[in-house]
Amino acid sequence: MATQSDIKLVAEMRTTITRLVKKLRKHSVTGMALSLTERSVMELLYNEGELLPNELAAKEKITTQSMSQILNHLAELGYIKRRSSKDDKRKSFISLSAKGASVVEQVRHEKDNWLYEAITNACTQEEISLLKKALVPLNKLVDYEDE
Amino acid sequence: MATQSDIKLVAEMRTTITRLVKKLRKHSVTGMALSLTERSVMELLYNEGELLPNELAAKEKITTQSMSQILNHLAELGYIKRRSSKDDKRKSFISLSAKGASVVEQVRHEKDNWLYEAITNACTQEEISLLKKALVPLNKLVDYEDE
DNA sequence: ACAATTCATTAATTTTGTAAAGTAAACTTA
DNA sequence: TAAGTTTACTTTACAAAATTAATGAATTGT
Repeated sequence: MATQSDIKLVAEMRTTITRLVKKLRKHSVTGMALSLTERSVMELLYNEGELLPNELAAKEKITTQSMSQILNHLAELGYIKRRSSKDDKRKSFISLSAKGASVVEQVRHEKDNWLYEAITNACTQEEISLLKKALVPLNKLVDYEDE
Repeated sequence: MATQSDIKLVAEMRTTITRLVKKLRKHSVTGMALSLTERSVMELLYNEGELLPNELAAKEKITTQSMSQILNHLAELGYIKRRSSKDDKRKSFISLSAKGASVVEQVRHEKDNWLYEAITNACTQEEISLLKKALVPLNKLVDYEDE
């Protein structure tokens, strides 16, 4: 049933996410000239190894056209490698270069990371573990109705 | 202390929020031609009554210049009223028009609301209450270091 | 009175994405 | 095997949503 409380949750969730992403973008300029999506793509490649532009776009919720541009940019910076498939030459597997991988590692341990500072300073230990748990339903929302 | 788990949380949180906001934007076209931020501004005005462009911008984490554009758009649509202050003529108090208020109410109860569908269909009852609780620390992040 | 500040707006630009069209490879089918 | 279709990705043109810079008008401090 549609409780009043659920309706309020929906409105608040939308507002909070909308505002939070602006905060993230604003504080994302940690030396490197990467957008939030580009940064997310790098981490995805770091974790998963080799992926197709296709698959990257689906995971990041952008079009393949946008992904193409992002990959061009990352290639210019020397952060990724393209390997075209032997059995299907239309496909080009994307993976991080050594340089790209080291950038991911470096950025991860960067101490002047706004989100890290915000989480550890503004939140209690209980709240931090709450955030951790909340990632599960949040990611369900990200993947909802993607068939 | 900086646990490995916290570092992972930070990376995942950034990625999840980045992806989720794209999902929200994509499914936001519910008849009305309002951006996520414009929608958020409307709800803010609905809840708080009268605010200055100044204050609205701070809450939404955008510049006053951006807010100015948003207010122009909302005024064109007839959703807001401007009342210039008696004691300080530079200030213009912003509030919802009757039309604007009814739009907020209407949108709230709209049934083809993607986020509502996603939350109620993809999440269990426990997860929904988890999301509700997680709003507190999430909003702490939104307001962190705003002096 | 006048310099500095504040509040809001307008204008130009940047960022980040989409949509449409293009290219080439790989299937399908007859 | 040749014609037509689909798939995978790229390029180009454009739109949305924000930023920075410049302007104007009202207020405050000295």
